Amino acid sequence: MGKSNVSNNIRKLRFNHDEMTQQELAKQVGVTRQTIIAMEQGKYSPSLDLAFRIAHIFAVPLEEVFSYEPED
Amino acid sequence: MGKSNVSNNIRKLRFNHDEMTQQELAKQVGVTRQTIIAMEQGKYSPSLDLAFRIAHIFAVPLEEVFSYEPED
DNA sequence: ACTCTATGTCAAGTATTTTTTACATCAAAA
DNA sequence: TTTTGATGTAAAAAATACTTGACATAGAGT
Repeated sequence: MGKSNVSNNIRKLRFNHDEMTQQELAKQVGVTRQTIIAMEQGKYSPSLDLAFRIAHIFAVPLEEVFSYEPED
Repeated sequence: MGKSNVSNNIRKLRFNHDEMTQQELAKQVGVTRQTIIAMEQGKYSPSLDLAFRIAHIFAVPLEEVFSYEPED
């Protein structure tokens, strides 16, 4: 329920990486395509583990994929 | 089941922050003490959201609290 | 000895993330 | 026009993160 203060640029990063498809990204990080879709749409924020795996695939620091906006 | 490739120095950071207690940290990041205990013991890796909140409290980048070790 | 405070354990419940399966749409290509 | 690949939607089930509450221990202070 709580809207998460975390956003991401997975979609941008995909396109910047040779237009990698959702399917392909999903496979590389070991989740299903649904999970990628949901994340790109901000439906929920992933586990830290998954977040790290994604950053690793794109070869960038985690904070370049996900950004956090504190409440106050 | 899935061992997570993520470790953390929450405990160290707590002590470096005026020996902040588990209770106090829990309160500040909005979870229960159980959650802090479990994380310190590596029982599971937190949500990205919570990870960011913890880093924010300690005023350090996320990757200074949590570190990731790729599989291969 | 008694009382606090901080840490830890265990178990059962709730919430959120992730999977599975199935179907819809659109653009590109054959 | 038919097929194919990429994206999207939906909904139930499975897995994992997180809560609640109760009790155990050890150390510091009174």
